[in-house]
Amino acid sequence: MTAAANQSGRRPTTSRRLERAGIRDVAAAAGVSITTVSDALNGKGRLPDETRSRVREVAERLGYRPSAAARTLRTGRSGLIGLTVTTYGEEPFTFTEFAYFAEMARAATSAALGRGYALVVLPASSRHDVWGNIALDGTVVIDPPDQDPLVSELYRSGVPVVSDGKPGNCPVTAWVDNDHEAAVLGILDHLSEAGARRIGLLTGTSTDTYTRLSTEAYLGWCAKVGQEPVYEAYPAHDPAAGAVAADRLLARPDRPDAVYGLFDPNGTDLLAAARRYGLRVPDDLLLVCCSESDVYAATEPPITTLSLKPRRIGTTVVNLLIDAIEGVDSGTGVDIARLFPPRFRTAGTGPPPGTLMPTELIVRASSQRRSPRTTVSPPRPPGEV
Amino acid sequence: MTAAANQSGRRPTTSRRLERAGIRDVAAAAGVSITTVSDALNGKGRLPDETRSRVREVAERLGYRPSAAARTLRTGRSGLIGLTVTTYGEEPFTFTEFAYFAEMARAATSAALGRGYALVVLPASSRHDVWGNIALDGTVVIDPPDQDPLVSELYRSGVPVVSDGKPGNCPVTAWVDNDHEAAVLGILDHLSEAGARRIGLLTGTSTDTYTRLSTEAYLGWCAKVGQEPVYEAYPAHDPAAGAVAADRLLARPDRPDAVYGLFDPNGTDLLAAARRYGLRVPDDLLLVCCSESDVYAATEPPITTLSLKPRRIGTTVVNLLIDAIEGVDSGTGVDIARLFPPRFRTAGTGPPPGTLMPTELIVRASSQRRSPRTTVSPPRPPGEV
DNA sequence: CACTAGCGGAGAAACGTATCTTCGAGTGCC
DNA sequence: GGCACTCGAAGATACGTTTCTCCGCTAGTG
Repeated sequence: MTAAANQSGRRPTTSRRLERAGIRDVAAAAGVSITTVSDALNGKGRLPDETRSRVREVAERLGYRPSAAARTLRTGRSGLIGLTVTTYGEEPFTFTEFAYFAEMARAATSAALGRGYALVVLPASSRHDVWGNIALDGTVVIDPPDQDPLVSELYRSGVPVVSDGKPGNCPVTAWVDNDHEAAVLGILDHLSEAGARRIGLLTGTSTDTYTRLSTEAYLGWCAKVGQEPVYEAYPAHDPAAGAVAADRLLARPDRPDAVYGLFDPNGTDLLAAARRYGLRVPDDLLLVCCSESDVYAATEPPITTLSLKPRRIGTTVVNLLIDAIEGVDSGTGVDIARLFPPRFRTAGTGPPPGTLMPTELIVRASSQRRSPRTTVSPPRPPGEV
Repeated sequence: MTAAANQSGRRPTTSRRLERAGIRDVAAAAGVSITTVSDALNGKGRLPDETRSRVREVAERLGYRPSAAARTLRTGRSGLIGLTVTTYGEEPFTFTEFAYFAEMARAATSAALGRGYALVVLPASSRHDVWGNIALDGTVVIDPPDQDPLVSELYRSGVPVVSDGKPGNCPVTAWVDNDHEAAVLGILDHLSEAGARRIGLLTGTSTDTYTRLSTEAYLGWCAKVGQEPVYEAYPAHDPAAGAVAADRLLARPDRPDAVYGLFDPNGTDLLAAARRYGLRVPDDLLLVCCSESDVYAATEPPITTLSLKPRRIGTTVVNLLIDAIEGVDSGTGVDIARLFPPRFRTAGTGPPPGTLMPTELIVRASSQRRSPRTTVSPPRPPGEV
């Protein structure tokens, strides 16, 4: 192969670098043009199979790997999806703090990979140093607070955004959430039927959708049935505060005879607090908490939990986002969709489309007065996927 | 501003697209050249502060965001680090399966973000569809199996690779691991001192470093002290198999009077199995397991755990990787380092540099015969960061 | 035989940035 | 007054693809 075989000849032959083979090298080695190589590898042009396979073979032999950066620059697609993860305080993230986020992120990653996308974990804080340096095709936002500036900016800059959790006051492409109101009402009814007279709530102080909707549903229910609300709120991200709040709740003069805890560790904390006060569960105190952890199947007694089905949510969020990404033909033309980001082609300025996913109440001994108390913990349920 | 102000004039004025402002638009609006804009924003050239601030102001006004793809193509750096996550079977990932991985990934993410990098979650399976489409500056590999083809290919293609877990037989830039042998020996000694006569092991069937080194250390210890090995192995990724294996171990005729379980759920499973066989812990059976979960502080009795300190590991792995990335000047020149990937500039072909991190044994009631048995679970330890 | 269709493929223009090189204008110095 | 030197900034090129446009050729068709 002579130096003249170097297609387009722009590269100076003097300092011919010994780096990774580019598409030009493949073209030269196969004796075809760059166009043909690109078409052959991407299955795009009209080429006889013989040329296709020959080019592919040469590319394989040279160990050719197309440059993702160049492809992204040219096509405008990176195959990357941002996963925004709430960051409490300084460094640490929710991400894996609660089983819900962990499962959700796992399902989202899996769904994205299945469709050829990869997830980039990014902090919800507006550190533009990192955000600005990454070409994202879209973003999944977990439970954005009201008026999230990050979401607003992303949306404004044309990046599709799908949120887990109904967004408070910021525009998104779409959102997915559980029907938190129905879930809470279902639990309260369940506890009432089990004989609860005064149901307490362990809730959080933050303004995310989950906490807000759940608390409002509880207060509404109290107003409806004429019960005085009995609740304690604490910063959910503080692992120590939960135990204190559980203790406070059971120490109140108007002590509830049933409690629903909104957060994962509440079951353990409430159980411990009940022991300290000599309360038997479920005889003196009915217990339910929202959790994805299966440790509550093995506690003494096993605790009834509400599962938000995070896997379903994560999968749905990602699929919705990728649908939006691939629906936008961000290629040629005037592309009005860039100025008025896609709302699934819904005309007008209606609210973004939302999807409500069902929850599941896993009833165990802690919320049943006349349950057959199983001293031996039941066999581990088959790991549902 | 006239159409002629369009610098370089390559863009056809007829279909002047209304898309995001590029560096050219900023240059035109500020009345300077592209070079000046680039230098002003990146703080690179020699410019008076007045020009700098003016350009920055114009860029801000136009909402200019540099294209990450173009920057990556030009500089060769994407700011992206791959996080390889083992995938058992089909879709699901370890990722968050065990608390160890979750904590490790969280710390790694945080450390990367702190240095201006973001993590991309990628499967360990060789699905090139995804891997090839992403420009990575480096990769973190969690516990690669022997002869991992993925690691080999990454390394060969010049991407720095740092592994969590000493790599069996594939070249990496660097690796970080716990001193598993010392940890296991420490536990066995600890159990011996507590009065154990026959110590059993609950181990895994996979070939990862952790399982292998730990099992070998156990067998070596048995040979040294003259105890017949008593162990059961099971596929660690199968949540149901652990309980069965725990049961098998305690059902053996040569039942051990102390057990160390290598995996997170083993403590719960062993405790349940012990109950089924009427064995009291720690009186009839001493128990230790490797876990990062603090649920073992609240079990009945609390269980002694070995912590691998995943946060430290994750932070170290990422810092090592970024050091390697930024140490390589993959810019101009012949760049021999591309052909012989960096080993921290260590001459010759010695083994890649490894770092051993200490573990921590958290001693609780389950491994102490004469412990003051605390019926009431102790207060939750302050969440160590 | 002339004309059209379709096939196989080449050329070159982007994509948007960073950076190397060059270049003019001012300034102090001998 | 010429010369070297620095400052400030512009020009041009390269990064490695994808893709739009176009061209030659062959075979079928009237």
